[in-house]
Amino acid sequence: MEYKFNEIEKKWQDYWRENKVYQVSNNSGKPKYYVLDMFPYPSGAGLHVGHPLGYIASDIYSRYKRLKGFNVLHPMGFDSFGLPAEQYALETGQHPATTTEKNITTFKAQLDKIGFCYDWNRELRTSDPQYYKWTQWIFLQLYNSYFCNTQQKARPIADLVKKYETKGCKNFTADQWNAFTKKEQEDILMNRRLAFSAFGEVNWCEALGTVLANDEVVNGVSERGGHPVERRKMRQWFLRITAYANRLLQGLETVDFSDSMKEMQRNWIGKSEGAEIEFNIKNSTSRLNVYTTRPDTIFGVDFMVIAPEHEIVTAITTSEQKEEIEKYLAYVKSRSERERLAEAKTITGCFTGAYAVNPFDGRKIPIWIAEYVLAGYGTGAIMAVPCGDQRDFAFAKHFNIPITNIIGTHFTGHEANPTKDAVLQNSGFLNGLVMKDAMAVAINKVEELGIGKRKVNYRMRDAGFSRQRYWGEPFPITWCDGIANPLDASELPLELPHVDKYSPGPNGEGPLANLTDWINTANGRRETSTMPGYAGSSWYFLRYMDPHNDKTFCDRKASDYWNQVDLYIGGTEHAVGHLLYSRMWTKVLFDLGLIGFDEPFKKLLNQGMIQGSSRFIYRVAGTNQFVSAGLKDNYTTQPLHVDVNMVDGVDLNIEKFKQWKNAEFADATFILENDKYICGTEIEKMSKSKFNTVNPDELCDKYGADTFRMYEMFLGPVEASKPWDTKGIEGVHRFLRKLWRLLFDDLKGKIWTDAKATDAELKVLHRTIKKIEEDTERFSFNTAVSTFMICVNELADLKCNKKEVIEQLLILLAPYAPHICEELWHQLGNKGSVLDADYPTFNPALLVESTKDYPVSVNGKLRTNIILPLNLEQPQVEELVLQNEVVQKWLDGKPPKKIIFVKNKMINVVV
RNA sequence: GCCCAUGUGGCGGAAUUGGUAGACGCAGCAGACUCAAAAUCUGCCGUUCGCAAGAGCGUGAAGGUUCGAUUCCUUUCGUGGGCACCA
Repeated sequence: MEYKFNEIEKKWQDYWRENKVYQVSNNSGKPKYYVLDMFPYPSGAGLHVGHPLGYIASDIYSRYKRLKGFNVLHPMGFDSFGLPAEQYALETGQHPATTTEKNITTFKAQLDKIGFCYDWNRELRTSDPQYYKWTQWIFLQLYNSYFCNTQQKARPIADLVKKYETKGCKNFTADQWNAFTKKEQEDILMNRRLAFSAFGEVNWCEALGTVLANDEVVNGVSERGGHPVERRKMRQWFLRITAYANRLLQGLETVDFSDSMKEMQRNWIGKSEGAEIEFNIKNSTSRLNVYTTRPDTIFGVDFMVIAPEHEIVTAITTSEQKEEIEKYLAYVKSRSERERLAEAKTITGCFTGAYAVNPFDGRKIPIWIAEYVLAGYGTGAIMAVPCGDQRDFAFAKHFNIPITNIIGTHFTGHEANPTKDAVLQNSGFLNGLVMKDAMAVAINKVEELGIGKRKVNYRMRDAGFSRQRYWGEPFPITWCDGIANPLDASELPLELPHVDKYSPGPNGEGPLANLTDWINTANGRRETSTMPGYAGSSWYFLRYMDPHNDKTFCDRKASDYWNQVDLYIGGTEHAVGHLLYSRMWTKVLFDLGLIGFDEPFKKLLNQGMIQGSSRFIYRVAGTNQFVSAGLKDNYTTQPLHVDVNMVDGVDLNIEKFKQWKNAEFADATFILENDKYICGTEIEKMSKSKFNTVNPDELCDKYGADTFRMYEMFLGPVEASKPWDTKGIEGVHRFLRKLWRLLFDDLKGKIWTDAKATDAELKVLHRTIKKIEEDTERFSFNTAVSTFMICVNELADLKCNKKEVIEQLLILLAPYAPHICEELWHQLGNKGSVLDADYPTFNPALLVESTKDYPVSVNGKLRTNIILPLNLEQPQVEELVLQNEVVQKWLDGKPPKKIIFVKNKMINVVV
């Protein structure tokens, strides 16, 4: 009986589906465990071998946990709103809903082929109205909440209104509040809502009539068409994530993410401590407020730099400088934020003609504007200290601004020195203090004089939450006289209306603005922008817990039961965006009492990227002739990507190549080396356009899903990035066939027996149990696969065909290769899924050894091995070692200085 | 520029706490079985010297700590990724 993997895999996938083997209940006496993958965006290109890496890891772990007696939630869904579908619609006229549906069908079929244990009954799609109804609902919760600074948590905005009505606040009394117009009141509340509307800068492209993402802007022009792009203020929705900055920071202490992942989030949040200091401006009533982390350097300030967008600019610019400044402002407007921050080499700036006054020594400080200072960070103004900050130093040198030295010999005049350990000079009342200590002294003085205060600052900005696009969640908001009106929860979902064309609406609005019937309602004009991609993904892990509930987003009972995601697997590309947003949403829902935990993901495992190994051929310039890689240097050539699937290693299959792309290269000729065409190679991102993608379906057809799963794991540690190479897959396939042959012979059929296992066989088994359990627990799936190979090799060497042993092995292997294990499990006469078997228990007694083959080194160099009983103590060991012939040879008659003996490890003789 | 990760045979990788470097697999070589092939099995497989026994070298490089370093420390180079005039 042969190992017919295709039949077996189909059979068990059907069985699992029909018997609902992976359906999970919210009621169970077992402890729960929640394993989640970052759900995919269903792109038109389908799945390539890079996608399933994390899915296989999570699937193995889910099955393992189930075998270990847990009620495991392991769902899958689709992040199905997004730009590519809309872009595709723009090009082909096909509705995003149609193409998305089609793509999801393909994805699901591909996923099912690999044999994942998803509970598809809980599948969700962010673009499904039954799902985004609750995305909109949560948005309304955010809209109707504010961040209470006293309690450091979200509270209903109604609480704030009540306070204003009865007590007022430091800016107005209750009477004043009650006298405000509705619009005035709403404007004040908008400044506190967690989801709020305000003006924000966007990349505006006049020619395309639309807003562009940062990466759609290249060198100041649009990527599509090369049209000019400028910064423009537009009304946008935002999430007040900055209010949660500190809690997001503190929450990192309570979760199990890698240190580098936490570090990335900390850097993004960018907490800094310093001071805000106000400077008077000469001949002006305006004052300039700067934020600095180094108040100790206040006597070293030689100039100020403010953001070109700073509101004070026009007020302080002198008439002589007006023209210059306007020219510079026009230049800055043409620069995307990314460009403004990216080019460190070219220094630009412009003097306003105005001077600030140093409050301590009265010195005149010129005020400049420069693109590297952003309006959105701090106060949008900095005090520049060239002797201590390299960027300020470069700026001063470039514009010939004299530099004051406040750190004596620590400053060379050739570069800035950002030390905090220097003793201050030329620094008035701070003279003689070490900079570190001077900070507090300076801040205290500033506060005493009432010209500034201690300030904690965050680099993170509030998150832009609207997009001028079609394929996203509509906002449940209408506008009337400049006042936003939320829809009532009973009116949800506000369904995304059908459109016939996907081009932008007037005045930079999204496509929805074209639907006059839809936007005009009795309660005002509908919001025409839609929510960004991360809206639906910020809370999806909750919906899986209670996916069909039409009363609430997730019943509190369900979220109390499943609680946090125990293991979350996904790529590092979501390190800051998605993870921070979902952490924030979780905290808000927790604050409002809607769920019982405030961190969504207990443990995060980052899978590495599988890169593609591209193949190149070299066209001789201007011909249809291609030269083999080894000879290409003799010609002028252009490299051309060829499909990796037509290449065996680096050896091009010329016949296949000639038929490629509708026989585009049918007439090509070749310059070969040793009768072969050798391709060039390069490791790149796996992508369709580079022809280096490998389709998992084909590998599953050719070798089976079990082989494919194990090979992906065998490639290396899950967390590591590595290039894909199909070559080694044969080895894993051979392993599974070898396992099969322990029970079945191709000719004789069944060869397994009920005979009792020998000690040697049990030893092999229990060594494997121990190692597999350890490796699976620490997500070391690659070494687990090796362990299985070793085990089967050893059992084959022992000619062990015993049910007693192999049955246990099948349970261990089931998470990794579920189909073959299920088949063999039943062949051995068991009923029910192998996943419901009892996980083998490791028996240490079987592995106890009485002797050890010790490596013996002389002076740290390994010279021989000696087998010694394990119960020997140092003196006996020394005696036996010194008797050894090889050791005596290396001692060469000299007495040993010392003998190091580590029990059960090694022996080292020092001469 | 800053931060993080990483560097081990022809290749993917292993060595979990400082204790036999190269497990396991791929590729390669030699052989068995076969009319032949596939499949399977056996042996070899870091490098240099040597018939061999054995010896020298060897985890990017150079130092250091240690009886002992792929593992810890310092310096340095390469690669990958992330962030970026963030005050």
